[in-house]
Amino acid sequence: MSERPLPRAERRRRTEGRILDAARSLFAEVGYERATIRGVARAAEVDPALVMQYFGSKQELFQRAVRVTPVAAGERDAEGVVEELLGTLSVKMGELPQSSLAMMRSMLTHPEAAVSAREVLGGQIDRLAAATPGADARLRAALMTLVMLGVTVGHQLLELDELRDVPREEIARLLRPALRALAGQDAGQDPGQDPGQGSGQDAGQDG
Amino acid sequence: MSERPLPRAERRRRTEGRILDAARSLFAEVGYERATIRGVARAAEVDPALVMQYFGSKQELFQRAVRVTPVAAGERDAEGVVEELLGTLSVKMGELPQSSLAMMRSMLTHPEAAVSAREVLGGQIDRLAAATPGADARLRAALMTLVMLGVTVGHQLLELDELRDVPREEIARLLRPALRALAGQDAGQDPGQDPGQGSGQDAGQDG
DNA sequence: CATTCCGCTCAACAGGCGTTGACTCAACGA
DNA sequence: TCGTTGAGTCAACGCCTGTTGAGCGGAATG
Repeated sequence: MSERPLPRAERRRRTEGRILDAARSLFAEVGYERATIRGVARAAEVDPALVMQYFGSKQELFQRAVRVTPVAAGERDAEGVVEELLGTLSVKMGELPQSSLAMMRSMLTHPEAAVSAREVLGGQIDRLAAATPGADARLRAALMTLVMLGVTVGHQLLELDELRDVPREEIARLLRPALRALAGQDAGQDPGQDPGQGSGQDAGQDG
Repeated sequence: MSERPLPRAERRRRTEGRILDAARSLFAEVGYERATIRGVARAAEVDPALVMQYFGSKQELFQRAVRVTPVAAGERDAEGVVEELLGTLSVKMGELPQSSLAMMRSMLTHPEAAVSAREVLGGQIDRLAAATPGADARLRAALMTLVMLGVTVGHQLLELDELRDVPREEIARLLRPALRALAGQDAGQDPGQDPGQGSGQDAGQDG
């Protein structure tokens, strides 16, 4: 029955982790302003002063909590880009990491979160634009990103009834043509011609 | 140059209007939590206590400030619906009313704003669904609404560089095929080929 | 005129916030 | 075994917040 006490370093690591987890949850649930140091400390079963001691300030705690490792992947053609986006959706619909939810929840009201959001979205737009053909690739990539943002906000944060209990494959199925319309180089031209999803572009591969 | 003093009723009306305008601006700029009664009062050049006296509480001030008159219009076919949405975009891109921006800015962090947002979006989804053909009209209408929400958030609130200085007609032009893909009854089907797992339960969606 | 009404201000309250410095005590290194 | 280190607590500070009640002064009313 003898419980050997944890080594100090390990104990510290665990406590810090607990605080970070609690912070992520709280930030994701109520956003930056409504989440309090005391609330995080209570959830982590720790004294508020310890949170300060470890992270310095609420602002730094937030930055540590929402820090996200950028995805390195990169599809080469428009088709792959759309599927990658929809795949992101699948992940998003299930259990989008708390850190991302925390950032999204706060991005409209907390300036620092807005900066983070612009960086993350900008990065995604970069990757999308690189794989999107056409002259206005960057604008189209931004719109695709915002489409996903809107759906995620509506589903995960606003929790609209219309999306509750809808399987992600269904959402992906409905979104796919819309995203293709934004990704394809014929976007903005009137329909009546089938782009053909088989092998994609034969020319026009500018970066 | 004799300045006749304003009648009491008129004076009251103007002051109340000034407070409401200031509240709308501040809520739209920084959201519910960061906007303070004192801040609103300062912007309206009025004592904070007067704001309380006129509106009772910060919460009621917010509700009065974001109260929006629902649009009565209603297009009958999918084409018209898309154009109506894009028209909304044109308005949005220019000078979306401060009240709407205030609601959007706060909807992710302020519970009451979230309720308002769900009501407004739900209303729009209703109107869209009524004019959208197909079984899953309501879901598709929700996605169309969220597409617009995402674009508006990215442009008006996040102020992404990629959308800055882009004329609204350009955005509408790029968005049109995407929205049509969501509105059309053939949405979600693969042109020329059937993936096989597509149409599972497309009957009996409630309305 | 006198009196009531009311738009408006002033000063203050209570409570919650982020943050701090002094403190306790168990794990550590010599 | 000792002093040192550092994880964790405690009580408090100053500030800002929403909110309140008393009060001032000019318009309304007779």
